[in-house]
Amino acid sequence: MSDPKDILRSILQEEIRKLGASSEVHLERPRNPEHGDWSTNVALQLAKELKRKPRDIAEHLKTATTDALVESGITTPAGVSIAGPGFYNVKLNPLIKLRPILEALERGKDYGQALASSDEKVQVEFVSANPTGPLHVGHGRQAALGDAIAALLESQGHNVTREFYYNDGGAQIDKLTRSVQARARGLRPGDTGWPEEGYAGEYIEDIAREFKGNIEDADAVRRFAVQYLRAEQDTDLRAFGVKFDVYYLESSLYTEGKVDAVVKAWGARGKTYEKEGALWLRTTEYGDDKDRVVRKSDGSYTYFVPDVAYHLTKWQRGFERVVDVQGTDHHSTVTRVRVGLQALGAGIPDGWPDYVLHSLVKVMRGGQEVKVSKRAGSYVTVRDLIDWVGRDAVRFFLVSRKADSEFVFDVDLAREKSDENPVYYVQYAHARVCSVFAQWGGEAGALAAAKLERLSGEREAALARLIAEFPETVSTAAREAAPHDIAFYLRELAAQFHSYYNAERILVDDEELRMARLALCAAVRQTLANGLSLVGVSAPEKM
RNA sequence: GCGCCCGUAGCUCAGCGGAUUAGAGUAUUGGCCUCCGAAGCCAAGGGUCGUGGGUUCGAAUCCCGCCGGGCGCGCCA
Repeated sequence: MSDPKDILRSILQEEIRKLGASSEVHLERPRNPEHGDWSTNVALQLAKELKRKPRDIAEHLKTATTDALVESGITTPAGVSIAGPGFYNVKLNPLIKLRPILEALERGKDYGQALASSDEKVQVEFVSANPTGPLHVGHGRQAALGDAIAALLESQGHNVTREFYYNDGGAQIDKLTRSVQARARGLRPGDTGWPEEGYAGEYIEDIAREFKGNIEDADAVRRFAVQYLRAEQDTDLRAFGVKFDVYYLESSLYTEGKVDAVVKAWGARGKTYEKEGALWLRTTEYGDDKDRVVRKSDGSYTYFVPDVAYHLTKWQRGFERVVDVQGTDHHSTVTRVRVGLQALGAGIPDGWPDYVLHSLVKVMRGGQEVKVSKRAGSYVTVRDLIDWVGRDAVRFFLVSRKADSEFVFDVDLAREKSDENPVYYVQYAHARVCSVFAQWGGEAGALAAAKLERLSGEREAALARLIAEFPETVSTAAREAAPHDIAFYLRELAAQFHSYYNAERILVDDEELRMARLALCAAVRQTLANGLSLVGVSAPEKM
């Protein structure tokens, strides 16, 4: 254990245990630097538990822990102080605070990654668009979120699978097929004979034109259309820099008998019953509002049966943690899937899998909401966004908000190649460091020997502090499946660097100081690059 | 009607397992390039944290009501 925060926490926790109390030590960064580097309100919490004055408890903690803290080398006797109603504040030794700079340099690309690797198999399922049209902005948000969440989980040493599930049969595909056939016969949306709720986008015409077989052969048209749209979605995903490990076909669940098996398993456990010609599942036993139909009176299954069958395969494939990324418009399926799995009695934990639900995206341009895309007809596509603002901006913007908040994508702002654009702001910081190194022209390896104690400025301390926080920021973001933490962190690190850069010269004549500052800059560059990589954005050396 | 989510500066949003003076960006205003990239920096103004109660020594943060917005409540997927 070398992280001063961990040392501090364990020493405090030990003392609290001796007091016979159980409060958890929660350390935080005080906003006000006068309150030191770490602060805890644990004395105020203990006040309730021990029925003593918080200030007295804090004083006791101070006298009881100072020796051990000084012994560990992280602070001095004067570094521990009590303030306000009973806050326990600690000021760390300056050198301790600079250590993360070397750590970032030593670990390089791995800085921010967990030290211990776990073999836990986890899966992130996202996008999962049906092959009935181009990907829309909502899919874009899922792609950006899902890929970043997967990267975050990988950073914690997990064995991550990125999976895309899609329905290659069923009613929607029939509708697609009929739309293509109608187009091929010269019909247009709205004409008499155009299929009800047919797909109206321009891409339908492309498919109809490209199809060379017998248009009356619905099977052939369907296969062609699905293959065509799958290829198109893949092209967009590639342009977006997202790769999947597994594409799972809904149809395979039927052909492999997995859907029937689920229904049979429910039946064997007495969880189903016949009513009004349909088969029902007793989901109310697991807290659902009402029982759900699993087999319609026409003999076909409702959509949620294959959903459950699909999730059962995830469990059987050994994924201990599964994160499904979906739009909030699907949130009713969350309960159904979980309940359906519970009803199988397969030993799946309650509340499995995890869901990240995101609100939909509103695209603004020129002060107006953009609703239509030429190609798709009724919605803005991922391709539109990439064409308008570039891949990096799309990805950064789409992960820069909490998933469950509505998102207004300002195309004009994202197009802006200036200080107004947060993507460029972060990338610019990276390019700036690179530029300094290009001018310096020395050997990066020499930086490991830099005399960091020469970094005595407040801005340097602030940068070192941010660099030190990176690993914890990553692990928290991974645990919470919250990539926006990374976007905010990057913004802050870039801001601190720009501020430093404007205030101090890096390439000074004093060689010791120069090397120390370069070491700091190299750590900043590495951290920026690692963070950008987690959210799928490039870290250019020049721009 | 019921369920879930959201309501923080003009605008877009962080913070929400309670705590020492509510934060960014943008917009507005005023400064900074004979000097490592001004795609940058520094500074100022701007908020009764939707609203009314409650719990607490202490609430943007926890609980309840109300108002406003989103989504969902199919033998559609």
